[in-house]
Amino acid sequence: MPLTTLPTVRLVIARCEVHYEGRLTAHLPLATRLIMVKADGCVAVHADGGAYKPLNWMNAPNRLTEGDGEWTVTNPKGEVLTITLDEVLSDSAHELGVDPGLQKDGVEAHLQELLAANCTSIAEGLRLVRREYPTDIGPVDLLCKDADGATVAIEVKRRGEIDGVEQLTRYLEFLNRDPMLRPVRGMFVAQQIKPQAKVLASDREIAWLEVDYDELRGIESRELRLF
Amino acid sequence: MPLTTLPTVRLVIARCEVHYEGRLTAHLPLATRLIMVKADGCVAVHADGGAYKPLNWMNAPNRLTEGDGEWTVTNPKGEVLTITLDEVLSDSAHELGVDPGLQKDGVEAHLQELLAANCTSIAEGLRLVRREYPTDIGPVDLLCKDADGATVAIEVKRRGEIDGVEQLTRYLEFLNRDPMLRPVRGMFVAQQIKPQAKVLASDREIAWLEVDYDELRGIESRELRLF
DNA sequence: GTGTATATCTCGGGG
DNA sequence: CCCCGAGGTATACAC
Repeated sequence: MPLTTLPTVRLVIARCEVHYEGRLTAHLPLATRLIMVKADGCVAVHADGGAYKPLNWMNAPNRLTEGDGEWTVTNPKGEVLTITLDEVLSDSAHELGVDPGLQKDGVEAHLQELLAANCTSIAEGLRLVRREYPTDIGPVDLLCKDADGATVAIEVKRRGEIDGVEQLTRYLEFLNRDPMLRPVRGMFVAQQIKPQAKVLASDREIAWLEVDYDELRGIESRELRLF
Repeated sequence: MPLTTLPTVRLVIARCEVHYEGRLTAHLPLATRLIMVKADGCVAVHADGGAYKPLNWMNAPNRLTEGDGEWTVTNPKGEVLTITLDEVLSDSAHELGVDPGLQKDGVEAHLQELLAANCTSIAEGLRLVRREYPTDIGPVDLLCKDADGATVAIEVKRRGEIDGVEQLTRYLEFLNRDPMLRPVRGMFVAQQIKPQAKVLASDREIAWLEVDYDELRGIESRELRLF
């Protein structure tokens, strides 16, 4: 993009038909919709409802060709989005400038940090060996030793679901092949754990624990105040 | 919504700050962005890039309060989205009408239908017992009997990944607790299967098979022509 | 690039 | 309403 072109979003209101051919086939009959084209080239076709997800779209990188009443958007994977314009009701472009970006707090990484720094809030006498302990099939969130010196592998989730139990089970399978660590038991720690995940965890003799993020932050700040 | 109000999308271009407090905490510093408000009340704040996903949003159902240079969107769960408007550059509304909806073809459900109707394309002599056979931890896509009368549980995926093998493994674990069915073996059927998923399946003595969707449709239409 | 895990996932179906 | 599974998931990150 030449330097003279500022990041711009284009908004088109039009009666249109839309067709997507790619990972699946999808078609939108003729109706009035909003078409949004962003500076990175991505195209999204919105209706007046249905949350933020467009009805149809094509992400960058792609190539947009504007023909006679028909837009064709193709990407390197061979997917094609075709927009047939019946009537354009509005067509405007707006400069937005560069966005400074989103700041987040409260995602899984933060929960993991807090728990790593406060292992004893999980179980008395527990101490951290390593965060993101590597195995052949991926890193274990927290590897710890309990009060008796036995190894404990901990999977941390914001919301504990069945997938997380499977993940921890795979890690345990691999960790227990290591004679230096064996026997390793598992713990599933999350802010909320779904009933089925609790059942599956218990069935596999994996302990589970629901923790409070705000409470953990409270412990953290209280401990910091002591120094 | 009164009948006099047609489905309308409102588009605002504004220099704004955005704050979200809910499932996590997120903040957007002052910059020019697009704010989209749909007829169902959902609000989305877009930058000029980052695919179709907004930087910040609040889905319906919610309540939008417009104050003096500040919008507050709250939902029943207690989440709050605050948009502080520094300068409004554009503010327009467009009637879109009711959308006739998206038509899809080629998703997992279709593949499952085709395979259910053509079990022998999976293995000779295989016949369907039931689609969506229920277990305590969820439904098995296809339950079949093979040529020898033995039970086969089949998991169908568009794209076969490691998760699908885990899912089938769970089902097999539960199905094999049923004396009426035991022994049950598994088959993993997909349009494409990732190498790692093949390895894991083989390791667990689960057979896998890659099938061609278009070819299956061909068989289907050829058989229909016979009647 | 592939593989793996996360997400304010979103969205739809069933109990 | 919650629970669960699928998604054109998208996205970030490690190897």
